[in-house]
Amino acid sequence: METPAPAALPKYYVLKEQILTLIEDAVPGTLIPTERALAEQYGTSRTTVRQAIGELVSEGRLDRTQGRGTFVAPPKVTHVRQLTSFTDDAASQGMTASARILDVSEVPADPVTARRLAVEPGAVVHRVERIRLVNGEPLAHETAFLAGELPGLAGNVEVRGSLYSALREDYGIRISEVEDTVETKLAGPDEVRLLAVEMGAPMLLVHRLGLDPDGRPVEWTESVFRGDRFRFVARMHV
Amino acid sequence: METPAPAALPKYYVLKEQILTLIEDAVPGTLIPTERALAEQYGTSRTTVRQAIGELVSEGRLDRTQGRGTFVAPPKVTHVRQLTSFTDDAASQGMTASARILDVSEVPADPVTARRLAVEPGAVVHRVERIRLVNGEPLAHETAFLAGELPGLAGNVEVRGSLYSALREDYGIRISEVEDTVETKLAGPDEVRLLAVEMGAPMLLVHRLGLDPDGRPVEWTESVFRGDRFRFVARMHV
DNA sequence: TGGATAAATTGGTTTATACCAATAGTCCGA
DNA sequence: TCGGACTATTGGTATAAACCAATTTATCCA
Repeated sequence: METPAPAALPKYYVLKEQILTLIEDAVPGTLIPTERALAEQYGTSRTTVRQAIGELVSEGRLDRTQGRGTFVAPPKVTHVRQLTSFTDDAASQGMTASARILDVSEVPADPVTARRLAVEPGAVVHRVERIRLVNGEPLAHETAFLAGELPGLAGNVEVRGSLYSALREDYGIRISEVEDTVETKLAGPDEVRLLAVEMGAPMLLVHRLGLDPDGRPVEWTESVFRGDRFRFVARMHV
Repeated sequence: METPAPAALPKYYVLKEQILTLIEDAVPGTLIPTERALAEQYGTSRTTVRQAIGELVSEGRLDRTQGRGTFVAPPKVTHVRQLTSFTDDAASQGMTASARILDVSEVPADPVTARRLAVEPGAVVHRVERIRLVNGEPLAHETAFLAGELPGLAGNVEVRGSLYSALREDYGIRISEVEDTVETKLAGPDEVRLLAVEMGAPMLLVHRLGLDPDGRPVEWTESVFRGDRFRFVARMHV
């Protein structure tokens, strides 16, 4: 043998790029061939087809539903954080943002939360758990912990529609500095249930610590965003 | 049947959590049993074991090498961006940051780069492609495009060891505002080759636009970070 | 005509198997 | 003693097959 090392790209990866060329000009929502059809068409096994499609789903290029089929996905949503709120952001891009409240309660702070909020472990803090939606589609699962006295928080968040609005308008709490941490995470059963993503899909895990003008920690929030639909933007002065 | 719906968690997910309990107290570098051994031990197939291990590798909990075995991975590196440079950041955490320069050249700007840097398409811009390393381990693949006259850039970047230092010290260019965009991406052949990650591993794709004090775009950079080793931190005033 | 039921379709999970490729260890010969 | 070939081990890729689960479509009956 004279030329023994050709390319060695995995077969599923080649197939993935072939499927990409099939869908790059298709309108979102278009149905693609079934896995069994693609396997036969490209002379491969369904396992390999599923691996290729699986990555395209993770990258937000395809959506699939058991019993229905696999479809071309809409493009990513861009979200600009900073001054603007989640709601204003979406509006500026011609989309409607909303939130579904799962829980508003008072709980004893676990050690991690207590340290972040600078309260004693076990001290009572407010807990706000929500699903954030854009155009009716679930985009993130968010759990916020808040220190301090906030009577009637549940009702106020409900009325204002925004946690930040309620803090500012109803309690005079202003957040002037935030620290965001972003890392990757894979979807587990919770995300599958709440955000309609697939097991193992890449997610963006965001932690936010909000400080008031005096530098006191006020808000500690953990958010899990769909990695296939979301883009995180931070603008800052050096 | 009275209770037909028990739990329905995928078998590989249950196994994944079992493996997690095995390794959570182990020192980094510890060798875990072989895939074939785990399959027999837990009464499942090697395919299922590989699916479980694959996610743990994606999450940065395990490292594996063909022919050697699978090992407990070291914890994530935290990186604070903003005022501090990549180099200073690492130093503050007791680690050593370095960069391997792959290419410093002048190229005609492609349409996207030209628009970001506000130059005409095809205008010559500087291109700096590097691998960023922490403690000798590759962490990110970064390609920066710079507008303007920068004679001797290659040598200066080499000497300074930092692109930002060279811009500031050698050309008097200061970046006073940046916009970072963070999203997820799956590792392709390039990342596998340059960053020693697995095909399909989740990565953080970061785009940075740097502006000088007059608001003129100076730097346009695309970075691909290992999602299993990296955490992105942004601190900002509202 | 409307609605319940059955069948077909399509993606989801798991197993078993075979072979490839990289590594580490062993053994043998110069 | 060193160097290289061989072998065993371990992860990497791919196939075929079977069965489950959600959805859609077709069918049949009241």
